[in-house]
This record gives sequence, C-alpha cells and structure tokens, in this order.
Amino acid sequence: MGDLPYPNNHAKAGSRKGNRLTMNDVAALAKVSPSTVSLFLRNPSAVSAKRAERIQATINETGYTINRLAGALAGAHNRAVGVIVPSLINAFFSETLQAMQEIFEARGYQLLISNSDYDTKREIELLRTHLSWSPAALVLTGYPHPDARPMLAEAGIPIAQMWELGGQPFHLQVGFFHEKVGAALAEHVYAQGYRAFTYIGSRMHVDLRAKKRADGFCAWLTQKGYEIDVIALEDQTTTITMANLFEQIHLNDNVPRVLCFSNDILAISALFEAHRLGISVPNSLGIAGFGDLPLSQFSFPSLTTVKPYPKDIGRIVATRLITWIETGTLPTEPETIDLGFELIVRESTALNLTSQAPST
Amino acid sequence: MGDLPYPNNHAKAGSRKGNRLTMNDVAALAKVSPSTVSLFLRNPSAVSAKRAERIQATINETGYTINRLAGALAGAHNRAVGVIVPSLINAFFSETLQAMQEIFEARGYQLLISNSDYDTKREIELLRTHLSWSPAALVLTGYPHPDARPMLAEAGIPIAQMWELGGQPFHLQVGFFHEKVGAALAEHVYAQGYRAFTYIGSRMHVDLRAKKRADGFCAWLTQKGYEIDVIALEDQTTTITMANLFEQIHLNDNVPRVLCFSNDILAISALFEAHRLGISVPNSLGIAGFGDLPLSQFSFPSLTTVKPYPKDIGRIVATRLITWIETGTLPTEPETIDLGFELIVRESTALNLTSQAPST
DNA sequence: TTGTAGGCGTTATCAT
DNA sequence: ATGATAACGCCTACAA
Repeated sequence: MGDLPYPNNHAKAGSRKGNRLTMNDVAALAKVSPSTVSLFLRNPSAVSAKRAERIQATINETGYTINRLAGALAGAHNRAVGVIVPSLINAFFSETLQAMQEIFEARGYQLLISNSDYDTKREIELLRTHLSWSPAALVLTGYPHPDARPMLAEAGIPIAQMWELGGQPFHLQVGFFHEKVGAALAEHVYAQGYRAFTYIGSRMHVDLRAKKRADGFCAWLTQKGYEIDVIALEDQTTTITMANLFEQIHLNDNVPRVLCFSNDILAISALFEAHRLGISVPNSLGIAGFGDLPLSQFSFPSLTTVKPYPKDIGRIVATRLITWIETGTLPTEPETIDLGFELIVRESTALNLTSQAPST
Repeated sequence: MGDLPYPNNHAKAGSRKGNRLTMNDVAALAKVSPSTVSLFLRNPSAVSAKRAERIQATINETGYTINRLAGALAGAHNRAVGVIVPSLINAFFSETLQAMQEIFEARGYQLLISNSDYDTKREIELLRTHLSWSPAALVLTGYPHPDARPMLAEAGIPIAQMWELGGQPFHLQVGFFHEKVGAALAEHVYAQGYRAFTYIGSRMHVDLRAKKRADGFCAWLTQKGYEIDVIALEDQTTTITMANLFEQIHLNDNVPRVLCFSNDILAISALFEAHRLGISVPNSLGIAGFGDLPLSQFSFPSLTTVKPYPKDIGRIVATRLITWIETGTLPTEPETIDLGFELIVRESTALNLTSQAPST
C-alpha cells in the first residue's frame, strides 16, 4: 500500500503564503544577500564581522527562526533521526532514549520518536512514516519484520538496531543476548541451591526479548534435568496475579523454590507479597528480577537481578550514527557491539547465606 | 542569538540530487501526471479506479515513499507536533506521551519529543529548535519561561501546557494544582491522627511541581500550628539517603509521625527500610507517596498515595490540539481543564485502623 | 477527473 | 567574502 490517506479538512489555516518571516526578509533588513544570511547561520565566522553583526541584530529584533523543513528539502541532509521503541512507558527504553537524545541534541539533531506497542504491523507502518520524513538515520529496537527490510535497505541511511543481538544486522547492532540473561540467572540460582524453579514473564507473547530470557532460563535448567514452571502473564495485571501465583506455589524447604520474574516490578511485588504472607525470602523462597530498577537495591531483602546497560546502548548508538551521518558513509560490514549485562547478586537469592544481615 | 551553528562536514552523502524516487517518477511510470499521484495519495477516491490501480501498483513495485518534508514546505501544514517534557524517564510523562502519541499517530501526526531535563535555558533553546521544524502545534510541560512567550505567541500555532495549572495560559492548559495535592495529603494524614510531619522531596530545586506539592503540604499544616520537617534530596540518590533519613527520625508513639514523599519510588523504598528496621507501618510510622505506581497498591502495607491522570492529560491535549489544527482555528479564550487528582488512601497511613488485615 | 504552472524557504554552485 | 541562480519534491490554484 501507498501512504495513508488523511482527511484534509484544514481549510482556513491562513492563506497559502504563511506570514512567516523568511531568510529573504532578514537579508533585506540587514542589507545583505540571502546567501550571506544562510552562510552566517551555518558558519558565522565565514562572514565579515560587520555584516555578521548586522545580521545577528536583525535576527534578534525580528525573532526570526530558520525553517529547517526548507533546509532539509534543499538538499542538505535532514537533521532528524527516527527512533522506534516498543513502549515509551518501559523504563529501560526511556533511559536509552534520554541518553541518545542528549548526544543527538548536542549535535543539533532532533529525535522523532514512535512506539510500536510491540505490534509488528504497526512497526512496519511506522517505518514508512519515519522514512517519509527522510531522517538522517533510523534506530530500531530488535529486529524489523522481514517485509520491512527492502524499504530500509533502499533508504540509504544508517540503521541501528538496539537492545538485542542476532539475526542479520543492517549497519549497527548494540545490545546483548537475552538468552544469556536467562542462562546466567539459571546458573546462579542453581548454584545457590534452589531446586524448584518458576519463571514468570509478562507479555511474552509480544515481548520477544522477555520470551528469550525465559527460554534461556529453561534451556539451562532443562539440560540439568529439571522441569520449570513457566507462567505467562498476558497483560500488566501484576496485581491479582501475584496473590494467585503464591497460592499455586508449593513451598518445600527440602526442595527450595526460586521465582524468577521477567522484570523487577513483578519481583518487588512478589517481595511484598512474601512479607504479607510471612514467607521468608530467600530461605523459604528465592526471588529474582530483571532490570535493576533504582529501587531494587533498597528493597528488603535487596533484589537479585540482571542489569542491562540502557544508557550505554543509547550513547553508543548515537555516537556511531552521528559519525556515519556526518561523514556520509555507511559501514560496509555491519558492526555488532555486545554490551553484555551484569548479574547482580543480592539478598533475595542468598539461600546459603545469613539473610538477616542488614546490608552495609 | 540566532540559531546554533553546526559543522557541516558531510561532504559525500551523494551528490546534490538524491537518487530518491519522486512523485514525478511514480507519475511517469504509472503514466499519469504528478498531480494525479498527489491527489491519489491524499484522497484515493478522487481518482478514477483505473488510474488509482495503476498508481498503487507502481507505488508497490517501486517502494515509493512520499517526502513529507516537501509537502510540508509546499504550504500544506506540517503534520508534526512538538512536545517538550522535563524528563523522558519519569513514568508520569511517559504515560502522557504514550497516550498522546496514540491519538496523534492515528491521525497521521508525528511527535517530535524533547526533554528539557528540568533546565529552563535548555527549554528555551528547545523551543527555538522545535519552532524551526514548523510544527502544527506545540505541547509544553508547565509554564514556559517569560522570555519564551513572544516567540511562542508569534508562532501562530496552538500551544498546550500540561501537568500544571495557573499562570497565563496560551491556548490550552490541562492538569491540576499541585499545591492542592499537598493540602489534600496534609488534611488526610492529620485526620488519621498523625501529629509529626516530614516531607521528603527530590530535586525540588528544579522540579517546581514537586516543590509546589511540598508547599501545599506545609501551608495546610502550618495553618494548623504544626512545624514540618522538609528534606530536599538534591539528586536521585534515593539510596543512602533512606538509611540516613531513618536515622534522623525520632519516633514517638504519643506523637505519631508520618513521612510524605514526593514520589512513590521513594515511599516504597521507605516501606522497605521500615521492614528492615522492624518499624511498624502505619502504627509507628505513616508513609505516603505521589504517583500511584502500578506497584503501589501491591506493596505491604499498601501505599497511600495521590494519583494524577497522566493518560487523560495526554488524551485531552491531543484531541483538543487536533481540532484546532484541522480547523485552522485558535481559541480566542484560553481553555483551562482541571483534571484534579485522586487521593488514594491505603494501609500505609491507616493509623486508626487495624493495619494487619490482609487486603482482599 | 486530469494536467500545467508557479511557488514554498532554504542550500549548493558558481561567479565575482 | 559576497551574491545571483537553480534546484530540492511537493501542493495548490487554475485551466482543460
């Protein structure tokens, strides 16, 4: 399909000619040519001090603002960078976005952010929309749908994929292997002495990365000969579910159980539920999460979790992209940067230790 | 100052003429005129079925993507909407953004999002930058700096301010009074029987809304003749601070104390710290927050907090703005919508009640 | 319903 | 160092 049709019921909106102040106006007022103004704006030192001053003065007086739209069209590259994330609400992506934006903005790039809501169809549409703004680069989360590859390949701009490694990268891939997260966690809880395992993931039917973490967890333990209870929460109703969850769990001190959650929010809810029920964590039950929220180190007991590097992902993506944009080059070989993750062992899985000890 | 100069070291980047497929190319291939293609893209039903089909076919074959930059420049209005929030990481703003985006995107608008990092100077610069993209509308958080008002007034586009009420609105203001939040909380904890009060706010020197909540809290209690300990946390080091905080607090069962925090994250940390120290909440100490995180109703004890309506803020802003954009009108009278907030009373301040009862 | 002509505000090229 | 001129790709009249 082509582009979407939108109603064009915007009759008024002033006449054709907006009364916007243009570069020509500024040039006329400053008694220089438009080219000189343009040049001044891009590189002030290339203009004689006298005229520079005049131009600056009129800009100040008139409150002139350059029209980037026209500039972008005129053949300079567009200083906009498109970013598509699955969710704006997710704290991980927010951190990455913030980090990216700091760097991009410092170099004069504007971010066009969209969220796909974990929906592949939406993502493809968004790709089209983004491309229609002819961005200088595009940042995607994970893999794009195969159908979208040709479109992206034709765009001729650097494309970064973040938060997940694997598949066929375009130009740059920055992230980590989510299966390894699951495996690392499995290895840890096994080493601690837990012998009954429950993995609770939310929205795993759409959040493929959460799914991969679960898979990695199960794979490691299956190989050891254990069965894992996997509980998939359909939506964000952490809520009732946590009480239900604890009802389903059979605690047995001879075969200590651990609950691994696909994010720290769930894990912390579980911690509270344990408090409510008087279940001792980590001795009667282990609990672990993913994400290392600011809160997680201050919970009681403090939460064992896995910490990705959302800010670094953003920083690296931004830096690389800017290099390619400004040199006008595209890497011949796709670049893959594995940032890994950190398993943060805290009290909530410290089965072998004295869990009562206050942290210092 | 005019606009920022950025190095233009992007020599390569293909020749002047990008090899991008244009509407003319599509027209030629489909054997129609460019304007027919343009018309088709905007309103498919206005073109004869035969040609429509031909055009659609060539678009599919070539993978043509319309260039909105050119369209926007050509005098149609620009389907971009600028949004400036203080932080991308804050869960409140994320929810508002997500809600806004759903509505805007459904109507074909792209969001240009920036975060000011609670910095006024940055905000003014961002305003300039956003204006340079000639957006169809602008969304600000709270009040813009007075210096920025003329710029905004001249822009001639609808401007929405969200999350805070008061001052001189431009066209639309959607939010609530933060002082009232503080007052409502004060009234509640006083009614519960707490008689010693501590307010802990983070980043209040830059987050003026958090400051106002604190002020509202203090004002109400000062009027009752009480003194309030206000603790301002400079940065996000929740962390060590929570332990320090509890060291400073003198608990006295005859004069029960309540801790009110400027956000739920801090409040939940405090809840955990109380567990760690064996302090009984709410009987020995009350705790309240702000924000109503998903987690907050599942903490133990469940957290008393104030719930704003971030999604509604986003939805209303988006809806109103779209109306004005598409009718090409600007409201003559600024519109103010007070969404209020909800005081959610839960266990953590239930001094008079049996706090042991498990929630049902 | 379809085609033609002109212009949107800027930048790049090429003289001067 | 400065200025004239021709794109950039599309949209909106207006004409056919």
